Amino acid sequence: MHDTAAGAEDESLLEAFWAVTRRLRHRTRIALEPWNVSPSQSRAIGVLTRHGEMRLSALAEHLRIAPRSATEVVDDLQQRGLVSRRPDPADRRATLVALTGEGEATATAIHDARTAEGERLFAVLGEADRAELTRILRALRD
Amino acid sequence: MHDTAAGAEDESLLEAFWAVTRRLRHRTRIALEPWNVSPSQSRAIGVLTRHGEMRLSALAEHLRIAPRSATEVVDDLQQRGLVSRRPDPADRRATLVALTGEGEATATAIHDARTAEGERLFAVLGEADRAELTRILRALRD
DNA sequence: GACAACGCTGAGGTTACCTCAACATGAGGG
DNA sequence: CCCTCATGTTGAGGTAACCTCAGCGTTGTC
Repeated sequence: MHDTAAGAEDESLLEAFWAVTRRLRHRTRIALEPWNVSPSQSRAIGVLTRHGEMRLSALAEHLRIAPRSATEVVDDLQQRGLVSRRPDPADRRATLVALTGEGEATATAIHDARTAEGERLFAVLGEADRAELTRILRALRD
Repeated sequence: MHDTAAGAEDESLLEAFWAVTRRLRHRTRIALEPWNVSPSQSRAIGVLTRHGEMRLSALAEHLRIAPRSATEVVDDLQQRGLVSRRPDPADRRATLVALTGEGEATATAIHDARTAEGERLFAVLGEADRAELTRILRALRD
């Protein structure tokens, strides 16, 4: 009985978690529409923001996609002027990818939009609940 | 200053939320591998479990995909023997899609695997934290 | 100096979606 | 009754984001 009750609660917890995730993802997708970047492009921008200039293959690894696919992502971003390629001075086989000025501006804008969307969602919570949630999520993350 | 602190906290809250989501999604994907169903197939099975037999177009609506795409999802599931098509007796243009016995068994198995994966993740929390989290997530969902 | 390993990209395939048009059926008006 | 328009599904063909494989130049090792 106790097990059954706990099971039902967990199921409901899981359901609620997915529901909130869906909601946040949906809102974020809409908030990011103005920049017209695909999810994988925006992830690439995020990686380059956090780690700075890197080889194409390193970017692929961060994005967990094949190097060949990273070529395409970088092609797109370069076409839009958001990233630049240059030969790696240390190894002429490799090319280094970095954000341009415009790319950095876009990265900031996207990050801000994402944060604002989170803020909007979490705004319904009071300070105490927000702290509680943060604490619990950190426990789940680690 | 107070604003800045609140902003930083929220950002971190958002980050923690995405981290937990990623983790749960990753684990769930692995747990579901044995059934070899694509995400959209498993969503279709879920919809049919919750709502029972329905028209192909209704299924498409639930999945938020074009009716033409639902045709393909149903084709696949039918090929695997998990769903059946039959003409709608009330409207000869329409076809009704329903889970077969095997489909229902698979639905249960998938649901159980998903729930178990949630249980494994949330197991690190005590009863009180679990209740807190459920309450807060419900507030965010509504 | 030969040669295996590496980093990138061209060529072509797969998957999961899409739109558009065709087909059969259904519903309402003249 | 028939004509027209709307509806439900599907064939044909397109697109985006991934993939593998092979080829190119470059590197490091023996």
